[in-house]
Amino acid sequence: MNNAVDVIELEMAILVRRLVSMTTYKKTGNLDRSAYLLLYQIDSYGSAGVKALSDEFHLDISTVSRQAAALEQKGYVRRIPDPIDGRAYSLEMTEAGLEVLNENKKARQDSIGKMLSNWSDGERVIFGELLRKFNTAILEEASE
Amino acid sequence: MNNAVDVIELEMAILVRRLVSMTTYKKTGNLDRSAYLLLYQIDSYGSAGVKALSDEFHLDISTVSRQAAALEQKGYVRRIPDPIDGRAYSLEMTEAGLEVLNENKKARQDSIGKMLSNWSDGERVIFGELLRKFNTAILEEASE
DNA sequence: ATCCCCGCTTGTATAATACAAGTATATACT
DNA sequence: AGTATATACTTGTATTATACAAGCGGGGAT
Repeated sequence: MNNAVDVIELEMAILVRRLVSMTTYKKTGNLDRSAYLLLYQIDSYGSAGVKALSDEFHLDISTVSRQAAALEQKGYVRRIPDPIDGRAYSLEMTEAGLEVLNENKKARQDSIGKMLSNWSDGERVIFGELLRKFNTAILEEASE
Repeated sequence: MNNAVDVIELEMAILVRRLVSMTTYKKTGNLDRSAYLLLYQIDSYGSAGVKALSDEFHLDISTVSRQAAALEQKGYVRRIPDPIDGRAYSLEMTEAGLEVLNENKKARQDSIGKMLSNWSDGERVIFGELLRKFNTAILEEASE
């Protein structure tokens, strides 16, 4: 029982190092990790402001602000001023953004698909579920 | 089938962001991610030189060199010159290093244990196994 | 003895992050 | 209405972890 936690602890530490290395340096596609997630989020849940995104991601507002500026500069999102609140605006996906997101998604999926090519379907499904559950657990723990 | 890969791909992206954030900034214990893994490795597999460690971790030698220097400076490892090869040395754990490693390990395990407190034993075991398998898969893919 | 290889360090660059200070707008309290 | 506080965002600065490139010095092979 405790043993399983020990394994998870170690493997998580290893995983982070490898994933960071993979996604930051020898990156798949041309979007960095954060840009990718930002676009993913906007695509999945619709336009949002910097504040909402930083809350969602548990990142500092300043970090998201810069990421958003970078995305805008590349033409992947556009800024829509909030009609009610003069301070706020929301980030809306552009056509180019959607395109680049989908390309990247595909590249990443292919890459993972290759790694898991000799896994059984059952293993993949369970691994996906447990990963999702773990991510949820992290969120809950962090917000306590 | 493909769907499971999609889920894994997304959850991995989310996981990295959260883990990086957790382990880099609001870090558990007083060892950073890399120092922790370095000590873990030396503890588990015995003394090793910078080259061997960087190979093992798929990190640049320069990165490990700096990490090793930092660990030495803190007194967690000591340098033993290789008696045969004048260029090389190996990093050996000190008492202080072992102590700090164990403290950190415990803190991390507690933290993960808390997150997984409402998981079943079976889930934990399987998750650990699949994580390990995934880490292996990454390694194999990377070295092709 | 020379030339190249290898282990390691150091210099420099980059990415992703945090924290702190600043700007401008919005809201709340007299 | 006027002022004080809170909020959304930007910008400046620092830190951490990484890579790549250049260099130093010892090894080994011809």
